[in-house]
Amino acid sequence: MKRDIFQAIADPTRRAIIALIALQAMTPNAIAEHFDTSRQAVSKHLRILAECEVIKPSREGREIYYQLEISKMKEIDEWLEQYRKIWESRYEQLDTLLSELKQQEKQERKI
Amino acid sequence: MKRDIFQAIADPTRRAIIALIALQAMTPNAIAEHFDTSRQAVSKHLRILAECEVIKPSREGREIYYQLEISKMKEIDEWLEQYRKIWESRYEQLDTLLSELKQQEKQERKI
DNA sequence: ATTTCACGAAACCATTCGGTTGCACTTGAC
DNA sequence: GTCAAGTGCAACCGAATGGTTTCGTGAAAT
Repeated sequence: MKRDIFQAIADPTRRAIIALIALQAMTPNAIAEHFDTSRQAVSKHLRILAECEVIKPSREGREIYYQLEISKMKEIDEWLEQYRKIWESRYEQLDTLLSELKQQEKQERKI
Repeated sequence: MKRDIFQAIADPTRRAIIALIALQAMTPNAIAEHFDTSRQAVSKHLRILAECEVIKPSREGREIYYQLEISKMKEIDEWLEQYRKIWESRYEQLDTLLSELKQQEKQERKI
């Protein structure tokens, strides 16, 4: 029942929806036109995304515009941060290794 | 059947496994000790992670060490990039808005 | 007031998921 | 060679997932 942002982005259709409304809010019908599934199926995805607060609905007459809550994306970014640190330090290690190899080459050339 | 990195990180146990072996490779048994599920359940998660190439096994005698393939994490980072651009530009817009409001305040004070 | 449109909710279905138990295989120890 | 340790795999199970179809509701249009 309890869903989080990671489950929200696990489904490719939901990622596509996120990408679609990233720049401008859209109604369920407009969104559904971009997929070959039913409007109701899209509606389900929207509900899940809204539950996770990745998107936010705003009513306008009889239409509902869904807008991306970009701050939720930052949560993923924050989670990634710990691994970013690792791969950056790996790069440094690689740099060190490369310069060591260069140094070694020089030494060998001298022989 | 076809799984991607986003499905791999959707499960909390798998995220915990990733965090666990991020700094040093570990064997399935050692990993399983950190969870209250069976070794086989962990083994299943490892298989999924390996399928997605998030982790890489390396045999040592009769033990298998699983190591995080940190480059796979970058894929998520690359996907996030498009949204990072958006939230950064939103900040700029917010800055603009704030300075406009300040300007407006000044105008009103004059009246 | 009646009809139409935009949408959500419910019921149902096939598939997948995450877990367990039991078994098979390979490797190191005796 | 025999035994134990470390591991993967298959079968099974209940719950969740993603989809469809049908129905209900509120707002706009007629």
